Amino acid sequence: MSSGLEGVVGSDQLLSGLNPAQVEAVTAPDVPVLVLAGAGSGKTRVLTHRVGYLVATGRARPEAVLSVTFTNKAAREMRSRLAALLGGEPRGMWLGTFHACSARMLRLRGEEAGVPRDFVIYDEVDRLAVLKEGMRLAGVDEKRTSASTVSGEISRSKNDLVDAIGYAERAHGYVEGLVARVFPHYELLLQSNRALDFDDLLLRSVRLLESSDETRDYFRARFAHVLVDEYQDTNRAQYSLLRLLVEEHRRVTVVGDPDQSVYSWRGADIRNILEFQRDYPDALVIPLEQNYRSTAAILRAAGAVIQENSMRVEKGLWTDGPEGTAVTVAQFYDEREEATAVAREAVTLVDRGEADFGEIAVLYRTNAQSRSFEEVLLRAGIPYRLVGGVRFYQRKEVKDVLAYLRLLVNRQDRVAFERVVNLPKRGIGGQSLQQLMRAAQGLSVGYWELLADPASIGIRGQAASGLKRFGLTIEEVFDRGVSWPLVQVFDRMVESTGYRSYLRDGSPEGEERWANVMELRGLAAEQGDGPMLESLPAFLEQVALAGEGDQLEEGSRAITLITLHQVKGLEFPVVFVTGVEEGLLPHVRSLDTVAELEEERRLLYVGMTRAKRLLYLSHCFQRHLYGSPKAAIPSRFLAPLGKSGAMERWGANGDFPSARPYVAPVAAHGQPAPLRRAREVVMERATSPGPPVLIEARFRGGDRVEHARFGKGSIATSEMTPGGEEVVIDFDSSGRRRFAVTDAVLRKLG
DNA sequence: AGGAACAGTTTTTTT
DNA sequence: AACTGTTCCT
Repeated sequence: MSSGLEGVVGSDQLLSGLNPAQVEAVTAPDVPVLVLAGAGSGKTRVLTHRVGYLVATGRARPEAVLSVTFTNKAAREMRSRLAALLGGEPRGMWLGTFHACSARMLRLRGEEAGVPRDFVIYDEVDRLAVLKEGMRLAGVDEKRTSASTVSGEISRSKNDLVDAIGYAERAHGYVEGLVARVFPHYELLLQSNRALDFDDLLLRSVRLLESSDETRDYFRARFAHVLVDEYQDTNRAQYSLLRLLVEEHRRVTVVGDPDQSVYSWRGADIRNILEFQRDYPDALVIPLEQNYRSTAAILRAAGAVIQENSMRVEKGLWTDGPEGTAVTVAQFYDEREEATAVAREAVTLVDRGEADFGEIAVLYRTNAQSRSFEEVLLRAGIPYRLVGGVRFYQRKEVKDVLAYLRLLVNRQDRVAFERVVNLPKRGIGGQSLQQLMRAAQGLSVGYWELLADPASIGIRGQAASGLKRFGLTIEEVFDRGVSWPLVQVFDRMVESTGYRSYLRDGSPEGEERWANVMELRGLAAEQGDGPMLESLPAFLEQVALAGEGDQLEEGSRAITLITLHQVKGLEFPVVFVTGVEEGLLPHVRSLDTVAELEEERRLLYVGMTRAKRLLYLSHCFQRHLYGSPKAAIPSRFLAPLGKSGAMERWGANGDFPSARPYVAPVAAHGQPAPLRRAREVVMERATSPGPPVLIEARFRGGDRVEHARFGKGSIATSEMTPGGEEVVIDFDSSGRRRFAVTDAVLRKLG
C-alpha cells in the first residue's frame, strides 16, 4: 500500500488511523472518485487526508488543488487540518464554497464575460429591493405577486442556468408570465448597480468558462485536482461548473451522502450524486459505512427513520461502538414546556457531570422555534449561543454601515445609496429620490453625478442641500482615505456622515447597536493596514459571502441553538431534536410531493445522526403559530421508532421523569391519533400499572445552592405546588428571593 | 418631510 | 406576536 511513499515525510500520519475503505479513498488513483459517505463515517477526514496525500506524495502541487466545501467554516476547518497534516499552511490552494470560488474566478477573469471588475454582491435583502423596483418598472403589482415569490422563481431559474431570455421563452402560466416581464428589468438594474446576486456568481462563472476557450483552459490547467464536499447538495449551476473544470483531466473527487440531501429548495439536485457513475463510467465508487460518531441505539433509531424513504440507495451503516442509552421520545404541553424540559434536562446532565453545556445542541426546523428556548434559557441564566436567527450581517445597523462602505467602492450601488442617503435624516424623501433617478435616466448619466447640483434637475430646499452634502461627504471620505487602512476609513465614515451620533441616541438599544457596529469594525480591522482601496473590496466580499455557521466558534461552553439545516456537518454529544410534529417536520410547505416529504425525513435523519451519546426527540400537544395556539400532532416520522428500541418519556412540568418502550401514537387507519395534554397523560399514568410518576422536591431546607445569576445561597423553604416546586432562597449577597424551580437554574452544592 | 396610528400579513430551510 | 406597508395628520 505504501509503494512510492517511502521517504515522504508525513505520509504515515496521512494513512494511520484510517480504515481500509478510507485508505482506499485517500489513496485512489487519478480517476473520478465518488465517496458515498454515510453519516459520521469520517467524510471530512477522508477529504482532508486525500488532499494532504496528493500534496505530500507530490502528485499535486498545492496551487493546483481546488477544494470546494459547503460552508466557509468547513473550508477554514479543512485549511487548519491540512496545515496540521502537512506541517504548514498549503499555499496557493483554493479552498472555499462554490460561491466564494466563483467570485474569485470572476474577479480574476470576469471582465471577459462582461462582469465588471469592482462588482458588489447583493444578498437577499438587497436583491429584494432591486426586485421591487423592477416590479414597478414592469408594472407588476406587488400585492398580487410577492417580491419573494418572484425572487425565488428567478433564483431557481438562474440555478438551472436559464437567463431572462431563456425564461421568457419557456414561461407559461400566470406567475411565470409576470416573472418573465420582471426578470429583464431586474437584470438591467443589477447591471447598472454593478451588482451580482448569489446565483449570478455561479451562473456567470459557468458562462465565463463556456464562452472563452482560453480562460477555460487556464482554469483547467490551474486546477488539476478538484475535490467537492457535500456533493449531494450541488445544483445544476454548480454541477456544470464542476463539469467544465474537470471533464478533460477527470481528476475529480466528490464526497457526499444521498441520505443527507436537504437543499433541493435551493436548487440542489440529488441526481447529481446518484448519476455520478453515469457521468463518469470509469468512476471509482467507495462506500464508507462504518460510523464513528453515534452509539448503536442512536444509529438504529436514525436508520429506522430513513429506511422509510423510497428514493434511496441502501447503505449498511454500522458501528462497533457501545449500545448506549435508548433514544428518548417525549411529548410536552406546548413549546414553552418543551423548552423548559430541555433546559432542565440539560442542567441535570451537567449536574451529574454527564455533559457540559457546550456539548449540547437544540435542533429545530424553523428559526422561529428558537424563541421559546431563548426565553427560557435567558431567564434561567443558562449560557447559549444562537446560530442564525437575526443574523449579524443582516442587522440594520450593520447593513447601514456596510452600505456606506459599499458606496466608496461603487457609487452606482443604488440599493446602498437609497439605504443610507437619508440616514441620519437629511431631509431627503421619496419624492426627491424619484426625481433624482428619473433625471439620471433621462440624461443617461449616473445618478451620482447629479448630486453636485440638485437644483439643476429641479430639486430644491432641504432635499437639495441634503443630497449635495451627502455626495460631498462620501467623496471626501474617499479622497482623503484612499491610502488609509480600512479601520481608519471606517471610523471616519461613521463619524463624518453623522451615523455614529444618529445611532447612539442615548438609549440602551442605541448602545447595543453601536456595539454591533464596533464588532463590524473589529472585522474591518482584521483586514490589516494596507490601503483601503485594496482591503475594502476584499472585506465587502468576505462579508457578503459569510454564512451564519461561520460565527460558530469552537470550544464554547454554551448550549447551541441551531436549525436542522445549519447543523449539517456538525456533531454533539447530546442532541435534542424539537418540534417533531406534523406541519413542522414535515413542514406544511413540503407536503405536496413525495420528494419533498422524503427530504423532510432526511432532515430529521441529519438531526438524529448529529448525536454522539444522547438523543432526545420531542413534540408538543399545542404550539403557537403567529401568536395563536394551534393543536399539534406528532410527526409521522416517529412511527418506526418503536421498533428501534426508543423510549418514551412523558413530560410533566417540564421534566423527563419516567420511561417506557416507545409506541408511536398512530391510529389503526394510519392517521396520527389525536393527543391529550401531557398533564392529563401524567395523571392517567399514575393510576395505571407501571412505575409511578414521581414528582418530588429536589431541594430541602438548608441545602446549599448556586443560582446562575444570584450566586450562592441556602434554601429556606421548599414546597410542591400544582405548578411545580417552589423554593425560597437566602442568598449570601442579595438576601431572600422566591423562585419556581422550573424557571430558576439551581445547582446543588456539596 | 416626517411621524403616528392603523391595517394587514406572515416561504422554512441559506450560499 | 411581530413586522411591513399604508394612510393621514402635522
